[in-house]
Amino acid sequence: MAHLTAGVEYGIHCLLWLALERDTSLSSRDLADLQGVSPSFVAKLFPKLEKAGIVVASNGLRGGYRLARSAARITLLDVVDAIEGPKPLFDCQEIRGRCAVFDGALPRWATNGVCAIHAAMLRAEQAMRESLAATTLADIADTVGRKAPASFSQAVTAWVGGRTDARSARRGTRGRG
Amino acid sequence: MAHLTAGVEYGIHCLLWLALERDTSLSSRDLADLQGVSPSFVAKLFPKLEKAGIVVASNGLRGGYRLARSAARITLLDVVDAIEGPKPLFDCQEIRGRCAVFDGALPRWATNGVCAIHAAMLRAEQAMRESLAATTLADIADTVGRKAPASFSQAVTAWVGGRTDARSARRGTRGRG
DNA sequence: GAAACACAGACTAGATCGCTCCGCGTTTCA
DNA sequence: TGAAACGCGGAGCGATCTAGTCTGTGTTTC
Repeated sequence: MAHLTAGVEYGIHCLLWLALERDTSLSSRDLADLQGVSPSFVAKLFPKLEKAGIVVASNGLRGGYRLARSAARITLLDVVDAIEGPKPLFDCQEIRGRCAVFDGALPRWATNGVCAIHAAMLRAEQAMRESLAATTLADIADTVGRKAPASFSQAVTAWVGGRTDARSARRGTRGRG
Repeated sequence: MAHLTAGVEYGIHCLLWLALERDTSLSSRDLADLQGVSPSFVAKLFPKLEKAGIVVASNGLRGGYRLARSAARITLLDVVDAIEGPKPLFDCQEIRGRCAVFDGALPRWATNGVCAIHAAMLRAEQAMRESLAATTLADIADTVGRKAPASFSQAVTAWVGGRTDARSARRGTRGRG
């Protein structure tokens, strides 16, 4: 299992759709169906993004989520931290303090400061975090935008609109039937 | 669970002892007991380090492991790769290809090249790997060496020697008894 | 008042991790 | 010569985590 989980992947994909449709609130179910992933799983993701201040939620019928700020000001690190929570790359078990040579009388120098191995792992983690912080949702949206034809954005808007219409139609049918 | 597992931590700690005692073959049991960790678990680590060419093994009584090359030429990345194997930071599920708007007719542009999210994650992983590759076992040994008193190295050698003696004594006792 | 939302919590199947145990072949040495 | 200490491989086991489901509560719209 990878360190950066499927939740992060789904979250970023969803946020890209929100960046594309900034004028509309999209429900977690719409976002899931649009991408062919589990609606109930996506529904568990968004409260985390909301608590992190990445999206804002609106309740009730026609409710859903919007980006809380521009995509250029949301980094991948923001999303990873929101969904994964504090999840260190390396979990130091302070093995240096268990050395049998010390035989119970642990000298101060042995546990003074950060374990050198731990320190190296923290540097590696920091390098990873800085790389994630250097990429924003807007960067990724631009990359995708350069590949997609102009008609794609319209097709997405139409799909979202079609969903709302379909729901209204169902309501109307049942109301009349 | 952290991405870099306990196996990596144990492995690096063990290799540091091998770097300190380059003239002696140390068994996996000695290394484990010296550090107060599970002998059977450490024993599962070393065949991986041996296959990766980091240590050389010698069989039979008085056998054990030595570093295959100088500690200055063994990086943390070498050890991580040896023990973890290929373990990506992020596992791309190609969600971009599932978009409901495509409705089965997946356009070529949609899956052309590497997924932009995946690419960003690969950059982050690469940053982490470069950081790990920049630290050698000798770097860490130096850090520890500056903290430890001169007597420590001798104490370790004595501990290792004491182990061998104790085994001989046991053999002698049982042979005579 | 029903439907579609958000949100929280309990729950489950499956994978992985840390670790143990066993058996086999090799080497040493009394 | 045979027992003990090695390395090595595979089976297995409990704990934890992930991905995903389900149920229930409260809110808003129509």
